[in-house]
Amino acid sequence: MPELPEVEVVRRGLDEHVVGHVVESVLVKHPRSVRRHELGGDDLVARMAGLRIEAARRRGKFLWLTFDDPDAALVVHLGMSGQMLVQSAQAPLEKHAHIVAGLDNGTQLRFIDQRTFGGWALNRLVTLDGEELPESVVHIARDPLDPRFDAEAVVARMRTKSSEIKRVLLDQTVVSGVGNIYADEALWRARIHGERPAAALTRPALRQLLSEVQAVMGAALDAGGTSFDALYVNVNGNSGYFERSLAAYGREDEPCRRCGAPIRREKFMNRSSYSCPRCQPKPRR
DNA sequence: TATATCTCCTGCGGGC
DNA sequence: TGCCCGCAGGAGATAT
Repeated sequence: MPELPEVEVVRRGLDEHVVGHVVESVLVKHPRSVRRHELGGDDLVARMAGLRIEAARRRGKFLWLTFDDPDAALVVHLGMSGQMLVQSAQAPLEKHAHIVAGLDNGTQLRFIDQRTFGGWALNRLVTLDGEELPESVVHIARDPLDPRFDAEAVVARMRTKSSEIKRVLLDQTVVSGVGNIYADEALWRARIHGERPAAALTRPALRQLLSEVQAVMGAALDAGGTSFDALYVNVNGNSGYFERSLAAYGREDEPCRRCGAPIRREKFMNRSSYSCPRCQPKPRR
């Protein structure tokens, strides 16, 4: 399940393998994968042909390619199961390859997405806070690996929120790039239960939590991302190995790496949350 | 306006 | 063997 470290691994791969090349053709095989492109798949296909890829950029879990056309950027979201693979044009097409872009060096950039939560869309670039962003990304906050990430401003914003802290961590307009896995890992490291109201946490506790978010994402990035199955791979089709280092997520009933208590799983926001019952006591109601 | 919940989707595993 | 159901979860839409 791609979160910020996994998306950054993909961005680096695109930077290495597709930047500088010209898109010669695009084939959309599944219309749902271009549903966020307002003018439809045919328009995306027509506009992308002939564009030279100039850079691969990212904010949070949103990735985009810029071109020699300053008005266009290809925004890519991997959703839950999206992959961007660079393959030889002769390689057999993957079962869930929903978009295929042929490049001028004989390779193909393929968007593969089993659960179709992700997709491609062409966007106009706009300038915000001195930075060029695709229109659909302007509402996304800076992520913790952004050199201009302002932790104090995020702490202040979090303290205005009456919601539970995990819900706030997952709010991409407050801090971007955090998904269910790294939220659970950072909360475990900071010894905070996800149901505690954000506004009730002290500034030092929130600073510590953001610092843990940065640490766990940095470690995951060094390991090439987290992978639980074949759904997450980088542009070469290789999986990351960070799952071996996870302390909470997916470890129900296994001993806490700190105190030995069995990790508990709880339902939260229609998904699962993992935490240590001893290190992360639930807030009193 | 802020917050909470629902919906989209597919493949897998468990239960019957 | 085949069917049904729950689960996984990011983000936009909708409800409160």
